[in-house]
Amino acid sequence: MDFKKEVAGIISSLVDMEVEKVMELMEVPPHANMGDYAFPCFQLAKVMRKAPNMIAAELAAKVQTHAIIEKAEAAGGYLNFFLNKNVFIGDTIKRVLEQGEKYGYNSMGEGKTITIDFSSPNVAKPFHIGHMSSTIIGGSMEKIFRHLGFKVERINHLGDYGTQFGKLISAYKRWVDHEALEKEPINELLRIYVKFHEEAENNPELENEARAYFKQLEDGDKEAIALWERFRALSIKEFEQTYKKLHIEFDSYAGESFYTDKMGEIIDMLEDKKLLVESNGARIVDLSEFNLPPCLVIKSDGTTIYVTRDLAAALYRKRTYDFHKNIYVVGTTQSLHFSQLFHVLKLMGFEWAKDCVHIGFGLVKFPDRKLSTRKGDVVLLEEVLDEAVQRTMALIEQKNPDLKDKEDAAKKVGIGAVIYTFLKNNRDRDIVFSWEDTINFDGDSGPYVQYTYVRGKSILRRAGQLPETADYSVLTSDDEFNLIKLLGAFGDSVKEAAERYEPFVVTRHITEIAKAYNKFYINHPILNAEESIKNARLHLTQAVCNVIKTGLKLICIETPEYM
RNA sequence: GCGCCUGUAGCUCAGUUGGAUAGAGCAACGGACUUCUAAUCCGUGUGCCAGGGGUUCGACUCCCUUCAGGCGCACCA
Repeated sequence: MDFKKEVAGIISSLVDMEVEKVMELMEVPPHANMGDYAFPCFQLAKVMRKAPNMIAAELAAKVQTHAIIEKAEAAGGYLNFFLNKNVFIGDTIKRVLEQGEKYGYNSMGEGKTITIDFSSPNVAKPFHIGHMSSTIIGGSMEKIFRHLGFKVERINHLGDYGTQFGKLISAYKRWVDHEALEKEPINELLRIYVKFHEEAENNPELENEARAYFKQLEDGDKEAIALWERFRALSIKEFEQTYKKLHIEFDSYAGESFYTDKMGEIIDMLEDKKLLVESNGARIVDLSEFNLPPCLVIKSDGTTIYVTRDLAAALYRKRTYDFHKNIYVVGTTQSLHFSQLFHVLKLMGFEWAKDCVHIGFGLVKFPDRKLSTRKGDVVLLEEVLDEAVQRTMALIEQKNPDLKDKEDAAKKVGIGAVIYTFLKNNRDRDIVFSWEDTINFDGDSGPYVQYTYVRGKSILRRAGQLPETADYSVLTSDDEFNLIKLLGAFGDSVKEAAERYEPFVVTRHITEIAKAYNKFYINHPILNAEESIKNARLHLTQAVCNVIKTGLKLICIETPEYM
């Protein structure tokens, strides 16, 4: 039963307002003692030309006793509803247990496909901490959409094309160490790439050589292509090791190179629509009507640019997947680029341009280190993950030295802690990465949530078989009711996360659940409680574990069984 | 110069179509383990919500403006 909807139905029958509209207005009061749902009467006041508190009072008097409502009372301009706790508790626990990992599902996405372009590292460049945001926000959004019934196409738009490959071929021929390339491909490719830039400062001829190699690559020279393919394959192999740790998968690795033969059509379309304008030797689309700088589509030397490829990619995705939404998870530094891209699509007459979405995020900053590839001074994601696991291992030795599979727990907890720090706040903010905060497992943290699950599971193991039935009417404490309310609202948070493209809504919600369970846990015995209470609390514990596990999965964090 | 983002407690941050006394975590201090994993729980307090105007019955929220920081502003991606 959807309690919110039921209450909305009651309100709707009393006032002249659609149930949907009532649902939108309804809130959860700031304090539990004010009720479980609140309906603000301020909007009605305008229509009815009556004071909000009068309306609330009149409505409160009209609300009749109802199976799911204990009472309704007016408080200022609010009409507050108190649910019949018994009915609500029983229904919610039952629903969670029945639906299992499907709990929180919503049919909003049925029959719709979302394409999501995320992670998208550059071939032959290290996968550094800056790539974490796109990878993990995209990975999480993908799982959230899927939970809501959408079909999702996960696209890794690799940076596998461009003049840097000319440089790389040049550098490869001059300085590569084949042994090192086998062992640590990206490391070696980075080394020679950095060396290229150092040498090029004193030897401008290198730049020309690189351009020549890139031309060969474009012209289909066999040797050049073979090298490029090797760089690409070696890179993907390394990336996949990292993705495996983060539980991220892709349906497509169609990167920039995939669209090189699909740009001609785009340019023809732009020509047909007379959108291309000559400017300083280059060809641009004028976007001044949108108050945007012009979008350069063809360079003065006649070659294409990334926007050209992105245009081709968007059209390809529409044709191939017929997306409901076409999402790009890329840093906010690229806001202008995407704004231009979407506006050009609009000018081209594609009505689906409105379905293209840029999900931006802030920069990852280190207090003292820089993140420039050219200087070779990067913080590798692998290093961060490994260090987190190591630090977690040390903590396990200290807290739970008898743990059986320490490595497994250390991996799940350590990596979970890193992911959590990336998904706990608003995307727009820059992340200042500090080990101190990431490895602090007290309070709001991945390990805090995981630990709650582990404690719950520990109890369930000790209890043995979960009793088939339980009488939930014995769950009468505030701690229990508050906890169950949070379980009941889980689906709303998943939906909100999807609508706002903000995984942190889920992160915060499951943290709230963990907090509420820990409070319940410390105040109420489970295994030692009287039989009927014990059974009901075991069911509740199982329900909490289910929801936490589902929630963590949605933010790409694994749940250990022991820690 | 123009555009976008950010500015809330000592620190890191929630606070979403304007609404109830502006909330969490960390840090600090004090308490709770013969009892289900103390990676837990309980208690103690601090805010000219960056400043100034405006709209409104009501503004952290909307508008204008100033300041501070970040990121962009065509032949890299």
